[in-house]
Amino acid sequence: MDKYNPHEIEPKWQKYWQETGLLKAQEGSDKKAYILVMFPYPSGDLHMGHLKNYTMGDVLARFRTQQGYSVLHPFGWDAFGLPAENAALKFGVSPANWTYANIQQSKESLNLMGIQYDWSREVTTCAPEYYKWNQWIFLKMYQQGLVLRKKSLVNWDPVEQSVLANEQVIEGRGWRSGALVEKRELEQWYLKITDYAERLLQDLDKLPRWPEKVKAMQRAWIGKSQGAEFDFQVKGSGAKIRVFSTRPDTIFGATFMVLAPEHPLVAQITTPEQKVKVEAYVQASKMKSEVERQMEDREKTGIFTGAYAVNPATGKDIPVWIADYVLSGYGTGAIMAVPGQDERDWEFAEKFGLEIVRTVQPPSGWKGKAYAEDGPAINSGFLNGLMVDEAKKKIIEWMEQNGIGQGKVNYRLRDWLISRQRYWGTPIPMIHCDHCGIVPVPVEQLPVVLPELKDVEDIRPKGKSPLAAHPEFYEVGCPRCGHKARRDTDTMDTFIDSSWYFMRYADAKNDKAPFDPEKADFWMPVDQYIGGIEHAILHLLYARFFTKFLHDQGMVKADEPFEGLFTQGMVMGWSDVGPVEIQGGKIRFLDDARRSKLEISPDITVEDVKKSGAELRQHDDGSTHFWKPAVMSKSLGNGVMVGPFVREQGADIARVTILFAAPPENEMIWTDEGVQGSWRYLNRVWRLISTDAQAINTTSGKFNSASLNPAEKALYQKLNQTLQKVGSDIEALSFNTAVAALMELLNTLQDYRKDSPVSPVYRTAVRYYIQMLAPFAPHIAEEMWHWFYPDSVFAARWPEVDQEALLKEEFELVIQVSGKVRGKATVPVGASEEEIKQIARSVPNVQQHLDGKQVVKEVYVPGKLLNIVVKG
RNA sequence: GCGAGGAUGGCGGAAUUGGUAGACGCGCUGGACUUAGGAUCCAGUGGGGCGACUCGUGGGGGUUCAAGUCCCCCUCCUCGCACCA
Repeated sequence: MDKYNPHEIEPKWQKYWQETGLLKAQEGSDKKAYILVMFPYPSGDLHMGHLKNYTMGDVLARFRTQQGYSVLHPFGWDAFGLPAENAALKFGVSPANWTYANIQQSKESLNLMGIQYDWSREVTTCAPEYYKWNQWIFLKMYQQGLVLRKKSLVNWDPVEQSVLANEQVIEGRGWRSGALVEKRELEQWYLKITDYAERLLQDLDKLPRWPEKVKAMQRAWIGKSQGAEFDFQVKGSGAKIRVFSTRPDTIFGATFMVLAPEHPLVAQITTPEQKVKVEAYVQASKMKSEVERQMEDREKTGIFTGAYAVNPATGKDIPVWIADYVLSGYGTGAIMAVPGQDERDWEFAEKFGLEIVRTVQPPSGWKGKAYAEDGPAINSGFLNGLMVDEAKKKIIEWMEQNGIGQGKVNYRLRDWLISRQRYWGTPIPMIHCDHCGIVPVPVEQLPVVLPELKDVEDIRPKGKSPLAAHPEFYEVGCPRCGHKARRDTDTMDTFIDSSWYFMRYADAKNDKAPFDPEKADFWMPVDQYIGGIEHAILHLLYARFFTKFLHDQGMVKADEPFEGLFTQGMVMGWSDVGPVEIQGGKIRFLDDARRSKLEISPDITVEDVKKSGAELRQHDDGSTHFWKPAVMSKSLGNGVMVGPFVREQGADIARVTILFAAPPENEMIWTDEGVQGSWRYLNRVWRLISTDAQAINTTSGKFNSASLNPAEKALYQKLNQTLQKVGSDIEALSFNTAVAALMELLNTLQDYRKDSPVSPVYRTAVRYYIQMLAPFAPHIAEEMWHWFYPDSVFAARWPEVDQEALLKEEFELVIQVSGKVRGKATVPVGASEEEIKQIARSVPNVQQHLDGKQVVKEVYVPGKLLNIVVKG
């Protein structure tokens, strides 16, 4: 038999799978598995970092196929978005051409790795056949009152030249551009995701197969808090200040109020004497970005408005201040300040000399300032003596009776701002008519097609939608009155595209509806979703929202899209940080820009290098370079590219390397040594099986498990143990341990063949081995399979574990004396406790340790160990 | 500060219900064989000790016949949130 040559066999079987339609999804089986990886932005050539989750998905899909499931393993492209525009501007090609060229390239990489998708269901979001249904769903939401247009303070990304949703602002910066976000007052389209806040929160509990971490992040983002909303009268004016508080019970301690600088009442209530100062403060806070507001060490600032409000509980006048520690976007944008029970208010009161009244009795010896824990109410009139929960109930009752306010649940979640002032996205199907106002585009006129802009310059962002410069797009007759009207020229947030694509896969070619409910119901929910943690909130929250909406419309039974979620760790590659000079243990980087890009401290010493996981390497030109593992990326140039790698090494080697190197949820570092190990492993498999190919072919696979010799019996047992472990490990996505188990079995097979002939058991072992290897290294498995069987290894059913073979006849008894291992003995499984105790005592080393000592106690764990506890 | 998850050989990492710590791989050491191959095979590989032994899963306590695993306290790391009233 020839040497293992991946380049010969891999293209052959890839072609074979394509032609035979392996993994072409078919509805109908009684068991279904919908395996989905997050579809990517088509970025052209792929590196191993991109391929990790696709490989994982492929393993699962192939495994389920072997088990006889109806498997849906589709792929598509999240093809709208800024990179295409940027590339278009840079290279002067149209976004569409650039995108489709990238898709072609990416597809090749996927095929090279042997990753099998049902390409007949491919989804490309920038195709009108797809985004038509974005518009359709948008209109459906509009009908249901879930779309609203409102003017408010929004996040403006100055680099992207577009607004962003709240979820897309991370630490005050645009999630993609990293630019500091500005606030602008604009009128925009929103989806009322807040209507679903409670369900989005509650239903997280229905998702046991989601990482706790992701659920925790979503809970925090939704940010439910229970409390009350109530009014304070402003003295000498009809105005009321409404506040939200989770601690209405502390109202007797509200000694002042604070409004956010943006609060609409500020101008109205400020007294003439304070006007100049207040206006200056409002102006100053407007100039500050979110980040700046937080960076100032959180030293509280604020200005007295000159106005007073009446505390409805105490009847006292309390001053009204404005301060930027109160956020305009949360609650009512105003608070009652209770310094006695709130640290922030305490700090503010201290700084500005405002009154502090405790209304909850702190424990004796309390040395802190504000006391926010439970305790009996004090200085609180009719609440006195009540614990916090009781007091809350009572005060809310009182507020409701006196018309001051009522109990209220507040969420941090904001409505989803979906307008974007960019070109490469789904046109919003709305028409602005001077006579009729806002008129939705009639469904039968969908899709509103994104016009192809011939001149690349036309798509350059200018602060408003590029489409607004194209009358041929926006000039339209009003569908209602027929008068001249104007299309909305914004496009939709591209996260809309990804909020329902997983249902489109169920029925990707449908031109009558987004999908046929029956087909969606067969496949949905996704059984295993695999993707990056970066979407913990963004995509995953929006997708849950859309699924719930479509569920409510009777279009799909599932009301959660993803039954199981797995967030894979990143793939790191060694990166050359560049040459360094070393002086007295200190390292000086010659390429400082690169050092800072790779986030290395400029003060790093030679001593710290190893601790930080980095290395100093001598290069051939005599220079010393600093190397460190970093997430594979195009910009760092440390990505191991799929094409070149597969040409030099092979797809199965890449797959095994990715899967074995680390648990899939951990980050893994791609190394030459790891690749070498995978090569060795696959080669060993190949040699072992190919050497015996003839003998195996002429041996029957039939045997009676009762009449095996000891060596065969041991082999058969190990085989079944492995079968069980590999199966359960794949289901648990524990691919590294599954591969380890296969390596162990390989060692067993090799050992067996050293002094035993090819036998029926051995043939069976080889058969199972190839089947178990197939999901991980499908090409080599398919090749070897065909040495013995005519059809695809993926058409053969996954073998059943022979439970009887797992039962042992004897086991290794561990003998401890006072908890320490002093000996071992092989004993029959049926041995009685008495027999075991005798056998244990016959072990010389055990005898020695028992000698002259008194046995106090003996603990026998059947099938495992005997612990003889002695004294003296 | 709050929340989630971690800390096991030189490295990546294994270890049902508490029951032989270090599976598997990488690396390393020694050897064999060479049809010099991407070699391969054999032996070894947590620390200390010639050894019997002994110490050992971030640190300190505890429960238990028995603790990486359970309980209490602490340190450090990673990630997320963070003036959210």
